[in-house]
Amino acid sequence: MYAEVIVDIASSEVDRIFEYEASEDVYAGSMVSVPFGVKKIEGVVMRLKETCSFDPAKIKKISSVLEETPVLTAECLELVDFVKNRYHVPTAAALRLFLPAEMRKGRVKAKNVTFYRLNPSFSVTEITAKIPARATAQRGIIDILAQTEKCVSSELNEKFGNSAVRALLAKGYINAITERENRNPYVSLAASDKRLVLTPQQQAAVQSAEETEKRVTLLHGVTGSGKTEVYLNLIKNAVDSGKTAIMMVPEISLTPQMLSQLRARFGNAAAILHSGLSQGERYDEWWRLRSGEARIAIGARSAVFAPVENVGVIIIDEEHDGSYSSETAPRYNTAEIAAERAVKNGCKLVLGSATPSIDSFVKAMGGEYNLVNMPSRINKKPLPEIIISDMRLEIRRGNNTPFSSRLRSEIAECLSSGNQAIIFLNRRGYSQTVICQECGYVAKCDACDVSLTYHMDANVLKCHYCNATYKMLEACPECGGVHIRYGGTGTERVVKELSKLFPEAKILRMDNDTTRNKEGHFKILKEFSSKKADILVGTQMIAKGHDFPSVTLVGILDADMSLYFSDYRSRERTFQLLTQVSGRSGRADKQGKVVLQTYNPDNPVLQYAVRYDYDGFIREEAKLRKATGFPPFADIVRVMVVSEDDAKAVDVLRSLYAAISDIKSKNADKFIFFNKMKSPIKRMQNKFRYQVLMRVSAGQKELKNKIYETSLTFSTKDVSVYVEENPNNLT
DNA sequence: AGCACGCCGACT
DNA sequence: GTCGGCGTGCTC
Repeated sequence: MYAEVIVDIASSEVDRIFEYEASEDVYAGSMVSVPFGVKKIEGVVMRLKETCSFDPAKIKKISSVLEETPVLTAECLELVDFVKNRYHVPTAAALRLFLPAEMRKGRVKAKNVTFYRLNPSFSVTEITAKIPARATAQRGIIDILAQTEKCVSSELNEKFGNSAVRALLAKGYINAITERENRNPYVSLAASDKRLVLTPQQQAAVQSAEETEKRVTLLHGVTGSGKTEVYLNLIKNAVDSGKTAIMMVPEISLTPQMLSQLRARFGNAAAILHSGLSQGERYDEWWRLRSGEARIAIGARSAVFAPVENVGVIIIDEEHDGSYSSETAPRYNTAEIAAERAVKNGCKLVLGSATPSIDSFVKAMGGEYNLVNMPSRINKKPLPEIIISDMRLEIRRGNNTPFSSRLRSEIAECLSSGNQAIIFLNRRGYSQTVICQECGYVAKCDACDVSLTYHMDANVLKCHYCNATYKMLEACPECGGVHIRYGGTGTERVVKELSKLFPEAKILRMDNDTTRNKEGHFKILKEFSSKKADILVGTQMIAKGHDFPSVTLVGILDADMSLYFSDYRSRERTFQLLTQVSGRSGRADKQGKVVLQTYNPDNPVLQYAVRYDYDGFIREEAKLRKATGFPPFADIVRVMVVSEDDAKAVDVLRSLYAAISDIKSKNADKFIFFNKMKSPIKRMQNKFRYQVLMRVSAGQKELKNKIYETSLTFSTKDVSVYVEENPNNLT
C-alpha cells in the first residue's frame, strides 16, 4: 500500500504529494512521521492507493503513525482542498487550520492520572485486621478507599505520606490504576441554565431555520430578543437526532458565557475550542470532539474546523463581526467555510445578528438566504433610550474632561441607585499620541509609520502595530522641551478621570492590556457581573453579547470615531458597534439608558442608530454601495507588496502592476477601479508596503483566480506578495 | 522550508 | 593548501 503524503512545510516548493510505503495502521487522514531528505518530518496522509507513480526503488517507508486515530475525517480532507483552492494557500497551510498547533511536533500528550483503589481480592475487614493499629496512616488510606472506591494518588500521598502508600502497595492491599484524564477548561464556570419556554417568536424562528428549503438562514433579532435560546434549541434538536453541532461566537470573551449554558443543558457533550486555552486543554477538548465523546463544538472562528462528523447544524452568532474573517494568512472567511460544511453535511447554517452585515442582508433580500426576523424583546421592555451629547457644546462650555455633563450626572444617578454602568471607548492605552508642546514633535515607532500610544500602567510608549515598547519621554528628543501633551484619550485615562469624579466607585478596565493572561476576559467579566465593581470601562470587547442584568447605563465616548476612517465599511461598523454597545444596557427587568457623545450629532448614521432603525440604515447603505460600486455589489481585491527593501518592493510593484494591467485590458468591463499606490500605513514592522488596489464586479471567480495566480508568482525571497479580498481594514 | 553539495576568495 | 562564503537543487 502506498500513501500520498503532504509534508508539514508550508512552502510552494514542497507543496505537492510525496509517496511513501504505508503499513496496515495508516489511513487517509493519518498524521505520520516520514523520512524527508536527511530529516524526519511530520505529514498527513491524503490518500492511500495500491500503485505508485514515483520510482518504486526510491520510495521510503512511513516511519511511524503519530496518532492512532486518523486526525482528519474524510470530510475535513475534502475541506482542505476547498480551502486550498478558494484561498490559494499551500495544502500544508490549509491542513494546519484543521489541527491544533499542539498536535504537531508532538508537543502535548494525553494526561494520565494514577488512582489507587482497594485490591478487590481482599475485603475491608480482612485488610484492617492485618494492618497494625499503630499504622494510622495506612488505616486512614484504607478508610478513605473503602468509602470512595478510588482516589487520586497525589491526594493520598499528600495526606498520609508516600511511605504509607508504598507499604500498602507492596503488601498488595491496594492497586494503582491509570486513567486518561481530560484537562477541563473553565472548571470554575458555574453551569447557568436560564431555560425558558420559547416565545412564539422564538419557536417560529427555530421552525423556520429547520424547515426552510434554503441552506442558510439569517436570523435578524434585536438585542434582547432571545437569539441564544433559539440557538440552544437548534443545537438540542441536532443532538437529539444523533448529530453534532458547531456554534461560533465572535471572540473568546464570549465563549464562557455560551459554554455555561451549553454545559447546563448538554453537560460534557459540549467542548470548547479557542486560543485562550492552555495547550493541554485544547488538545483534550479537540480529541473529545474527534472521538465523538463531545458532540457540540463551541468557539471563535477556528471552531469552523472542528473535527466533528455528521454535523446537524452550524451557527454563527453576531455574524456581522469582523473577527470572522482571518486577517493573517490563510485569509479565510468563516461563513464561506461554514456554508461549504453545511452542504457537505446536508445541514443548515444559521447566521444571527441584531445588525446583520450588509452582505447577508443583501443575500436575504435577494432570496438566497432564508430571512427570519425577531423584532420584539423577551422582557417586553423598549430598547434603551439613546441620548446624544454634543461634545462641541461641552468644549465651548469649558468642559475638557472626556465626559459630557449629562453623562456625568447619569453615572452619578446610576451609581446612587445601586446599578452598574459601562463606559465604552474604542481606544486602549492612556493617550493615543504624545506631543511636545514646544515644537510639535510626535513620538513615532522606529519600525512603523505610526505614532506611539502612551501606557501609564507600565509608563511606556507602545506601538499598536508591532508591539514594540519604548521608554516614556522625559523631555522632547528634538528640542528638549519638557511640556508634553497627551492627545486622544484612551481607556486608561478614562479610568483615571472617572476615579477622580467618582472616588468611591470601583472601576474595572477591560481591553487588550488587561486580558492578556489565561482566562483574563472571564475573570474581569465574572468580577463585574458579580457586582464587585460599579463601572466597567472597555474597548469593543465589552460591546458584544454580554449579559449584565444590573447595567442600566452605557456611555459611548467618541461615538463617531470610527466614522473618520476613510473606509467604505466605517458607516456600517459604526452603526453595528453603537447598536451592540447600546444593547448592553437594560437587559433584565430594568429600563436602560445610553449616552452617546459625538462631535457630529447630525450624522445620519448616528441618527439611524439612535432610532434603532436598522432597516432604514441598511437600505440606504445598500443603495450607496450599489451606486458607488462597493461590496457586496463589487469585490475589492488588494494585492500587497511588502519588503524591507524599499527599492525591491517598488520594482516588484511595477512589474506586478503591468501584469495585472494586462489582465485588466482583457477584462476591462469587469474593472470598476484599478490603481497602484503606497499603503495608507506605508511602513510596518520595518517593512515597506505597497499595493495594487482594484474593485471588480461581484462574483468574478475566474478573474479573481487569475489575479491570485498572477500576483503570487511575483513573490520572491525578500519581497512578499499576497492577495486580500474585501479586507477588514485597508491599512 | 531546510539541508547538502559545490565552486570561488582570504586566512593559519 | 583549507576554512567558509552563500548560489543551486532536491526531498517520495
